[in-house]
Amino acid sequence: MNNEAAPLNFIEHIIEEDLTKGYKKDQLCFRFPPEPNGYLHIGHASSICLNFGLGERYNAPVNLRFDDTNPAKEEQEFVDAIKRDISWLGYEWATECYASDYFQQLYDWAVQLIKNGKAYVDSQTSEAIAEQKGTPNTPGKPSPFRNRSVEENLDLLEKMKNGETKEGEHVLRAKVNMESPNMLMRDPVMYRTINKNHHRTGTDWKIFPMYDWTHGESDYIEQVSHSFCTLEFLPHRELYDWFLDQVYDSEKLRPKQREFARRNLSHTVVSKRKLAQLVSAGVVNGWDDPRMPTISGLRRRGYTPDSIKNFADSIGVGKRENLIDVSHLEFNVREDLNKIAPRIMVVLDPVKLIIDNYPEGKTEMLEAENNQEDESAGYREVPFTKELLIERDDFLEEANRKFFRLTIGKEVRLKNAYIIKGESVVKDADGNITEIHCSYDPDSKSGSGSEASLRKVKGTLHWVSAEHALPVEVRLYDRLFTEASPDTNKEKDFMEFINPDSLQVITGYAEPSVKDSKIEDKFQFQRLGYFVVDKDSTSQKLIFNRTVPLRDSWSKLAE
RNA sequence: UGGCCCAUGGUGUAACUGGCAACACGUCUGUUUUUGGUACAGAAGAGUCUAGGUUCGAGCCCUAGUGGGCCAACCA
Repeated sequence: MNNEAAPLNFIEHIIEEDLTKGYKKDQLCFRFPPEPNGYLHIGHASSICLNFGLGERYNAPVNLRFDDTNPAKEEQEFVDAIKRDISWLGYEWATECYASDYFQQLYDWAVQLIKNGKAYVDSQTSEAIAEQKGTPNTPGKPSPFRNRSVEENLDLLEKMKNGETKEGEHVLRAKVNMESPNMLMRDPVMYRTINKNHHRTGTDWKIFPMYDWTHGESDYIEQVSHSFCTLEFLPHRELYDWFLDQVYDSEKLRPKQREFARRNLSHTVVSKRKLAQLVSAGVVNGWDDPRMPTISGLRRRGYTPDSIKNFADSIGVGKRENLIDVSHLEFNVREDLNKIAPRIMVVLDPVKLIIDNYPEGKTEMLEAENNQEDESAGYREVPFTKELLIERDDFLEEANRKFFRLTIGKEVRLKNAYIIKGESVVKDADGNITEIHCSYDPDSKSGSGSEASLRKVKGTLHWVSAEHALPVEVRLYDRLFTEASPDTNKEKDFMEFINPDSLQVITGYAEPSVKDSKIEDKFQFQRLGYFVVDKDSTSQKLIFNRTVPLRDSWSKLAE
């Protein structure tokens, strides 16, 4: 009925196995837990698709939980952006949660830990604590404060909480094992004092819980069954379980953490910290710059939610290091846009084409199909006149037989219009072509059904009437980095690999039908690529971002 | 000098409890086409890091080696 034999990924195998070992299907619960300290990127999109995809597959709730335990880095702006991005992708979270909602519960549990002799206040400097922690190769040493009395610990924690102590003066540490081979188990810090305004709790709390103390307990509070995170948290699992042991009530569901490899995309960086660096250094114009691999950047670039979700599904999840080529992402946008984007004609690098035997002053309105992949897309009209604009590289005075475009003496089709034959060129003093003259076959009108119109010619060009052309700004984007993996070079910083030509702004000449386009409208500029109307557009000037060029087997031949 | 994780065509993933390695992207050929796009048909490309072991039989299990990654923030 439901099992389509679609291969399961290892995460799904884990769930299926748990289902056969006692977990009930209605106990399944997942979560996506971003820290609101930056915008979501394509890597998060994979995680979102994984977690929300599981929610859909198992009909289980998926919570959106903001891991907001560090007021020094987090802001409401990011909370809003994250919610916007997830919604745009088309997912609905079951409950909007905040780790900060659990501060009191966490505090109460911390008190309990102290009473059980499982936590203590350390009053050393962070340097001293780091020193005693040892290294991966050498065991740590116990803090001199490790055996403070329960009363003193309770009293100090209370003072920390009330803001009666200074930042950095004391921390609360779990009493685990200073000799553990796992550094995270060497009495990890649970609370530190931060005198900053928190975006939700304001100044109510002076102490803030650390990630490890917060995450698993939050999962437990929400009764999340499976807590999926990236591989770098694998060593945290032991601590996750240890903390859970301290508060776990066997009547309740016990969450489990499992890890998958983060997805790396070629020619970009997938790290909030590095993306923030690109923003603050002014390399890009904000988190939603169309060159950014952020969800909002991809959106502005013209990607669709489906294209991103299909991408995430198709690359799957694994546990090994990976570098996914951007061509994979690009395939997914093209596939989606091909089905839905109306086609229009826009000339990006114009040269004038004059039809010598076409009547002066005449304007014909020709019918053009909006999308041959979608009959319901209908038709539009485009004006045709004696003077047109075509792409410079669609003409060559003389060319070999592999060149399917306009040359002197050869015929080509003008898309949706007539068959023309190259006659002559006019050049300026420097030898640049300023005008191409041609003749047209009046009987060859597209769609007329005449014998002449059915004639096969070697190529078809897009064009626009010079008189009617609408000048538009076109932003041609290219990959942000010249290296496939800019941030894994041992010698050089990733900032050294920034592609200086990642953005080229030009003026294009569009057919007049686009005039009333709205922001985020997507088009295929025929024979060129997919473009989207940018939010910087005004009623005076349309601005298009190039999402991705069409696949181009000619450029390889031409090389 | 430690602990843990990982290792399948160029890239990313599959291969249920061991039974002659599959899918997608990319690449290359053709066909169709008023987009050198799309669609369709087809091809090449790995014998599963290495060496042992268990087994009638191993990509799947075991051991060792090699290679890569992670771990010493009062970040998440």
